[in-house]
Amino acid sequence: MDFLTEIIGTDTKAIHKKFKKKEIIQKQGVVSKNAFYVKKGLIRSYSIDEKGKEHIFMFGAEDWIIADLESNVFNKPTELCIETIEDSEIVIFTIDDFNYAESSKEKLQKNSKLLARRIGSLQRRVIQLMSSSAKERYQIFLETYPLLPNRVPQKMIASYLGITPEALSKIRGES
Amino acid sequence: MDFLTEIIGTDTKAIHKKFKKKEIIQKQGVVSKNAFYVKKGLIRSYSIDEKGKEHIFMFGAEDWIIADLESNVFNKPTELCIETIEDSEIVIFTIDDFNYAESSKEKLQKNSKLLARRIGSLQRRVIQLMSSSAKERYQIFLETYPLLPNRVPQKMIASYLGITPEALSKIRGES
DNA sequence: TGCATTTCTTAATCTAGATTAATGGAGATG
DNA sequence: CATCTCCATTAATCTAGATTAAGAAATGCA
Repeated sequence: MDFLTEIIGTDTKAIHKKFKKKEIIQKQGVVSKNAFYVKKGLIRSYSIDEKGKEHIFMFGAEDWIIADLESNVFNKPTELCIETIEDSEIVIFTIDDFNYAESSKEKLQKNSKLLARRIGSLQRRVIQLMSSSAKERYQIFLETYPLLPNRVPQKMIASYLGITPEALSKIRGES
Repeated sequence: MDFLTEIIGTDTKAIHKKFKKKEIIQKQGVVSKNAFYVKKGLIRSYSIDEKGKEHIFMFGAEDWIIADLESNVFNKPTELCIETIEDSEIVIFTIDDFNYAESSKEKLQKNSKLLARRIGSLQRRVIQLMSSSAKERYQIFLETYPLLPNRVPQKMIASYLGITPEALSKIRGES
């Protein structure tokens, strides 16, 4: 049984869909019950601030699930826009599949673990943003996601780190 | 039925305990299965970086639950130190009570919702840290937690915002 | 109550990273 | 193939917020 089946089971209405590079999978501002499992390819979620600037919240490569969970669970409009970086195969399923169907207790507990892990990684990211310099954050990024830098353009890495492409270029030049 | 009972049920080994101001409830670096429900008072969780600087991760006033969830679920040493700001009454319970006991499916789903909400607030915090100035973050903090500023010393608010007390003092002077 | 310690504020300097601008590639598109 | 647009880099300036320092206010403690 693969990872996806393990999570959402088999008897769901999940949709498999192919996207080209730079296609928007989900716009921000809509109320969405969708979650996106990356079967193949690479996607990103990002928010756009009042000044029109993009801030990448996270990347999703193979086997990752990307979703604006709060929007899902509490019917809030999404704050995140989701878009492909490479040609990708995405499995779109609803949060009901993930959590509120006739899931077994075992599955619910497994899902809770996934949520706890995500909370952990967000917690580390917040602490990192508060306590580390751009250079340190870049190095942590390289260690944490060693395969991404080859697939993601510099300017998106900069956006993920919360700095400008110029600043990242400088940092890279130094080391 | 109060909020706590609703979450952890009644038949648990939860411990009620009183703490004085500035007492450490949990040290960082230990593997802990504990979560802390604030019945009365005010606590904070924070990490200490290599330079010995404290960074407040979150505050917990009445009815909040504070825990290093990833440590709980995955047996990692905690990254967070938890300490009282005021004299407090804390209910200490284990993550097993929260999630892995003979919980009903209903309860597990409710817990998932709590986790999703926490993910949402962390997500907003990350985006905020990347896209807003210190002044904007302070204003958002005031709007989001209107009651805290009266109870929390300035330097801790600064630490939560990721700036120095001097910078916060300047911001406050301006507006 | 009085002294000591911590907290808050103000001001002077310093610096990481933003902004602006200009250049040379690299892909896309006709 | 030539042109166009986007991307990465470098350099010059600018600025938010850090650091340092010192005084004032608040708080704790004997």
